[in-house]
Amino acid sequence: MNILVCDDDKEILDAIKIYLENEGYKVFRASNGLAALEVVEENEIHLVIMDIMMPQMDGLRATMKIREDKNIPVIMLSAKSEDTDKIMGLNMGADDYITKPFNPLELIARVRSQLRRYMTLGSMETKSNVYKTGGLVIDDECKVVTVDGDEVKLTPVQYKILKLLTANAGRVFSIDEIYEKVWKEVAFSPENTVAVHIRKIREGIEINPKEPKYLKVVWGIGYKVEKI
Amino acid sequence: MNILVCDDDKEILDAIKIYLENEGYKVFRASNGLAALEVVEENEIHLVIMDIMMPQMDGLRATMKIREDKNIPVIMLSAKSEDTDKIMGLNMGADDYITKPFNPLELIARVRSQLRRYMTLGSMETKSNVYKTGGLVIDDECKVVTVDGDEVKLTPVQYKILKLLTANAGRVFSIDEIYEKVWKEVAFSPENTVAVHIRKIREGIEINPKEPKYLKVVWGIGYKVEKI
DNA sequence: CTAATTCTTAAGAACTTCTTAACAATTAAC
DNA sequence: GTTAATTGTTAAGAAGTTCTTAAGAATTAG
Repeated sequence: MNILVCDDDKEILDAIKIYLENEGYKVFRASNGLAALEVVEENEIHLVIMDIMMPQMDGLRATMKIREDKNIPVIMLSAKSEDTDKIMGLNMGADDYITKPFNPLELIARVRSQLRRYMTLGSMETKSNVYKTGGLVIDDECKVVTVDGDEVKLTPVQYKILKLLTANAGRVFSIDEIYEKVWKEVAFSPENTVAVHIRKIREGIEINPKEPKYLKVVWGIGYKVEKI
Repeated sequence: MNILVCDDDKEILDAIKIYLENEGYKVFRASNGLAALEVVEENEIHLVIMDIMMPQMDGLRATMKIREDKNIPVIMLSAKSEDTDKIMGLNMGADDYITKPFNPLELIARVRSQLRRYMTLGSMETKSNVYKTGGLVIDDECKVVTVDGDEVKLTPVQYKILKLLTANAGRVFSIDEIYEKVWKEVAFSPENTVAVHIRKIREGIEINPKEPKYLKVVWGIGYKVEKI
């Protein structure tokens, strides 16, 4: 499996190369978007890891260019300071993204996950990012949530929380875990933020928020979306 | 969970040790990078907290060395004066970093977060987190207990006790042992707390709590869950 | 058989976690 | 720059859990 890593910081490039090679991947390097396009053109690349901020051609444009004629999974890299929402919005064609400083284990896991997905898809198919449990359906491509066919309007944060829980229906997430996954930073003071969003989500998706059918509390542990 | 703390300042070392031990972690210490490598080599370390500026071998090199053959999360420590951006860039392999002076709560939160990430990434496709004995099944991911297929509602403490006993079905645990493992602190005065919880658990999982099928007493020694 | 020990059980006080609403701060849209 | 929408904070009350106490039952040892 050949992976192209594209970043203008040589140290990061080297670090990622080491991690990936440890896992048995062959690693190609490029230090800007233009160089990346060349490498993709001339080699059989199976996955690209791409920084956003780079000289000459940034990662977003490069990703779009690559996507014009190849169907290769792309994982975006970005500093935490850059607004992740914006990245997600802009992120035309990226399959996943990771914020710096990143956890090498997470990088490996996401690489594996993307490769696995593309293998089974046999390429070219459109991926169906739809999560379902009972009458609750989340279409992640359209960013639309429906309950028994009726569309529910959720705000971005609400949407992310519900998607996390629904994509992993049955699994319980602690409040800290939810906070980390959605806000991408560590929570260390007891705040009520997540609880309030949970309440708002229930208002949207539950017929009777006091007796939730989908979004349930697991006392003393956290919240989960029931697997139905 | 074993944590290695590596810093040349003995006061910081001691302080961190105390915080971590309060949370139930076992703490190893090292005062420079070389010593750290030895400790990692000779013990099963699950996470490393590493200062950057140290004599003999600095934290960055030590982190890279550790990462060459082990997949252990590393949290970097650094004085605020050192440019954090540079650290982020350099941060070859560190999973997270904290600046001195640090907030103990933040330290704990980040440690927990890394261990959690590491666990879920590591177990992504390997262990299943399900414990079974006879008709008793504990799904630790969903925090759900079932007996012959029927869900049983348990409180967090009850759940933790039952999980401890079921994960080690057949083994007998003394009341003090159960107390220490679940509450993560030592028990001195003979209290009745555990016994009361045992009773409640039996009420939940046993058809007839007076003649328990799973959660049995071993007279004069403690309790166990029968291995079936 | 009796006493000592250990285990079981119940009830309620003390405590923690969750829900909810109202308001403040921030961000996006016009 | 004003307005609207979203997000975050606070605080009070509701709901649920844990711990303590105490009394009774079962088991062991002398």
